[in-house]
Amino acid sequence: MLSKKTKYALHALTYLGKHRENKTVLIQDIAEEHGISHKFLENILLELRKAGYLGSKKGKGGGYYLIKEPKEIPLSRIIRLLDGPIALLPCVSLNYYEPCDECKSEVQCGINKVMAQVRDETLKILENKSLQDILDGE
Amino acid sequence: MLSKKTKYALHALTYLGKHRENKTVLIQDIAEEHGISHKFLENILLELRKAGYLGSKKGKGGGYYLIKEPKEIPLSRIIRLLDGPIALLPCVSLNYYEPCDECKSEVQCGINKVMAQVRDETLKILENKSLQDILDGE
DNA sequence: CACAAACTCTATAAAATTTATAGGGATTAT
DNA sequence: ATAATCCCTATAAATTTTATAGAGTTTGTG
Repeated sequence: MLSKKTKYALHALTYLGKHRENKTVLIQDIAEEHGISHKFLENILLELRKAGYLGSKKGKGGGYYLIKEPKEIPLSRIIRLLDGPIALLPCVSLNYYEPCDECKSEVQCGINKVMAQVRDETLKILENKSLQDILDGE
Repeated sequence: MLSKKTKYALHALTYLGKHRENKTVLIQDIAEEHGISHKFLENILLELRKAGYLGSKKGKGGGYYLIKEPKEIPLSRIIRLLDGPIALLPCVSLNYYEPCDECKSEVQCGINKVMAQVRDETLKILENKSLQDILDGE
């Protein structure tokens, strides 16, 4: 399951995607719309900005706005950014690899092999769905 | 990512799958083979037995054994049993459904729709991989 | 029959992670 | 100058995961 952080990020991105004509959107507005804690959401938007998805403007009249095309924001990226690995095991993660303690040898581990396949197929799904697909469904 | 519980369950099932000729296998043996805590593994094997994957024999000479064909044990089932939902959001979970607090209406939520698709496609993957596939890779 | 080996079951503790809050700083429009 | 707004880091609270403990129960064996 996705963490609330990621779920909130998706809601925020969706909201921003729906308000691209406005110059900026307040954290407050997104938080209120979805009943999310302002401060918690603030941290999430900050991460999205640092990762290059959002732009922001400080001071009075400031706020956030989307700086990427919705179709250029695949679910895989958002999930990785906020939740970490997409792979089901650390030993098959492309971006967050770590060996598994209880495995003597990865090369002869059937679990490792199957999970690498699962990762590849899962990635295909998540790379092919973007914020645009979410917006299309609203 | 899978919890350690699920990961250990997969290791245990694999071990049991590789020792089907023996009548029973000791918890201890599996725990030692993978450096897992005996007591933690015990709880896991108990769950697997209650769910109908394993049989057990008490007393001296007892232990656990696989009572299903490895190809009849899809990853989806093991993951659901020990980790819970496969869906990325509670609002699209088939087996553990719960509404999302921050969603006003599921029918007009683009996230919900996309995640339902992701769930369907992910399920296809996990239902098609079984313990047999793991055993084949060992 | 006594005993030891093994699983059964439930409760609880420890650790880790996620979720949420807090508050002072920096910037900007008016 | 002031108020609105994002920036940043730290910490607290809640939840979940991981691990441990210990008293049952069953069974093979001498």
